[in-house]
Amino acid sequence: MPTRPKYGNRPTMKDVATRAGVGLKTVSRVVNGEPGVTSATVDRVRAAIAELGFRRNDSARILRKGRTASIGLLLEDLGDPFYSALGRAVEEVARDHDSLLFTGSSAEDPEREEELALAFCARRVDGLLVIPAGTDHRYLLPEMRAGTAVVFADRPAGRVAADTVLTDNAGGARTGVAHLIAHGLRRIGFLGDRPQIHTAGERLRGYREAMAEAGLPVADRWVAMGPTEPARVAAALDAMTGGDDPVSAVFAGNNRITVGVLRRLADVPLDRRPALVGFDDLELADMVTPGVSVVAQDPARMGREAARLLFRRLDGDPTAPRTLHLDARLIPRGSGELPPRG
Amino acid sequence: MPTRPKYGNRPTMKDVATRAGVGLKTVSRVVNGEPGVTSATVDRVRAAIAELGFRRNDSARILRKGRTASIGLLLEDLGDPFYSALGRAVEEVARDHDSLLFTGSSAEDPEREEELALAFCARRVDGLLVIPAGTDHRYLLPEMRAGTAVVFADRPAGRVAADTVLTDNAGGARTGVAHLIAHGLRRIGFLGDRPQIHTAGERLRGYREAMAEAGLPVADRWVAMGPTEPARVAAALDAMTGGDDPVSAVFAGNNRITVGVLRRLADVPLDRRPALVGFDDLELADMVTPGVSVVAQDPARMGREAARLLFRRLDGDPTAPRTLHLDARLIPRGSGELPPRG
DNA sequence: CTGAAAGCGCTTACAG
DNA sequence: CTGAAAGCGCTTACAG
Repeated sequence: MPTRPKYGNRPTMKDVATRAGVGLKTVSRVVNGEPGVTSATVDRVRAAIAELGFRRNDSARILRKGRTASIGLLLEDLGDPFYSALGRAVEEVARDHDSLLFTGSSAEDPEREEELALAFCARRVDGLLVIPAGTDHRYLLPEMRAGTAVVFADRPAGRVAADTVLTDNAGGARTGVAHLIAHGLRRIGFLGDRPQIHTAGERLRGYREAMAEAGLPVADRWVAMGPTEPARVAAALDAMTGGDDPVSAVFAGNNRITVGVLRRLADVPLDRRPALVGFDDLELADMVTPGVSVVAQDPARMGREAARLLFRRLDGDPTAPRTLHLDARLIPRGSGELPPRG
Repeated sequence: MPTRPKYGNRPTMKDVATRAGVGLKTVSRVVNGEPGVTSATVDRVRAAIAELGFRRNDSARILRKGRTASIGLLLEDLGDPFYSALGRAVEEVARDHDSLLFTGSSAEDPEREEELALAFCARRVDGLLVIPAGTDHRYLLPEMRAGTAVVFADRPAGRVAADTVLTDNAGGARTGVAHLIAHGLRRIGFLGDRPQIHTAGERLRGYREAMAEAGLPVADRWVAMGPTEPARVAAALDAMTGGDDPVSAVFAGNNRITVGVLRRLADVPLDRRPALVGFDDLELADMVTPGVSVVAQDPARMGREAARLLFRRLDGDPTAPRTLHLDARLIPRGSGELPPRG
């Protein structure tokens, strides 16, 4: 007595073959649209398929064929608008390549990233698109050697050579800070994400470079790196806008932090607010008063380019790994053009 | 000469067995942590696994075991903040149940929904969580009979009995419109999504009910249903706020439409703007002037409840399909409390 | 044009 | 404690 698999009792090709009075291989031919079957036979098989409600088990097919026609997308947080826009773009490209998409959020936890990545590999995804949470991806080397294509996006791969798509984070921050400087602001603070996050460090670097280029000093208390929770951001903002050495402008290191700053400033009269430029765009940034000036990335483009690189590898591209740099674009809307206070 | 599968040449359990000088079944025992293997043997097998870089092929395992430990999530648009928040919650629940998540966007196209849903079924996902684009889901009946669990969210299933999680759309819209009425507004317009979308119809119904309850008339030109593109929304808004029978308040049927309305009103002086309440919350809704009053859904809760229902079915819950109704909550922020214009 | 046999990489059911 | 055989549902390689 054979065990019944747990998923009900689905008809198999064998059942269809029996019902149609043909061989198994003939059913396979019909299901896959292969030539060399009389139309009469095709009809009989099709009828049996319809009667039994047969649907080919792609898991079995995959086991035999090798390619799973699926890729895994590992991002930081599906719920973040930046990453969901990126994910949607990846999905479109996957669809163009008849591939399905596994999605998982690492929640900025390297262990969780590894766990998910290896789970995807165990499912034998053809490729992996990773927004890194960790900084050491050598755990992927055996998978890559075994043929799994891997592309990194948003942050660089750790100790592994692979295609990567990055925004020019330092350059973007430099542009944003230079914009503040051009508007007469000289005492500029930087509010960033945790320093171990690569993009946070790069943006901080861009900030320092812009300040240095303009010959402006940076006081220690003007730089605050840490979690993006509203309370932390508010406290850090208060610290650098208060005291006897207050900043008159702030560069916010990402969308979460910009939102935190905006909330904290909501009750502050316009003429007492620091100028503000944020990294990453926000949905209603142009509707707020004053409009929020930002350095915008293009998450959809990042997703699209990364996915294209991935499928190029799957198509057999043998060239050396490359890194694609995307520009960040300054969008002035008012908050970054406020005059310096007193 | 056997064909090499396309995914490189990964070591199999057989390779590990040969290397460790044990039987295949012993490797399987070690990999799965089954008892009854001497620790010496375990060590030998583990060493062979490490040397070969072996990772179990879960596709093969799945084929034998029946359950795939994966579910499919079909939503309208991964890039929409509402759905990505929902998706993230689904992901969390899936993770709690050691299940991986396939994601796909139907882009409001019933054919694409069906294509994706059936592709997921062909992969033998254990269950399907569907945000319907279409209105007839009988195509899923054979899959459901074969044991695939299906739960619908956000919109009802079409001609199929299944667990469903819905927001009380009519009630939410009624509350929002009643709020406008309570603030003295009587000429209230409704700007909705395309009428064939269930939630759009329900919200329109709630609007009409609130107006009727207050004994207020609804002119035909006060109701505009259609695509959420900014241009369409702007034109529809202009039409109902202009002419000789203009509205003094607008209820916006979803987040896309609210954004369209806000953009159109950006240049209009405050005292000449219609009052506004929108369905769905927006990230910076409280930062705009005036704050955007909304009727907010809880997408994360919707995702969580739907995913829980799904896994309850997978755990064998034999009860009849149920529908869960979630409340929508009014959040007054200013735009819905504007006084009626002259 | 059609089909029987072997095999994809695992697990199941047994036997020792 | 250990392993050989059969089987999951398909495709591949071959033979007729």
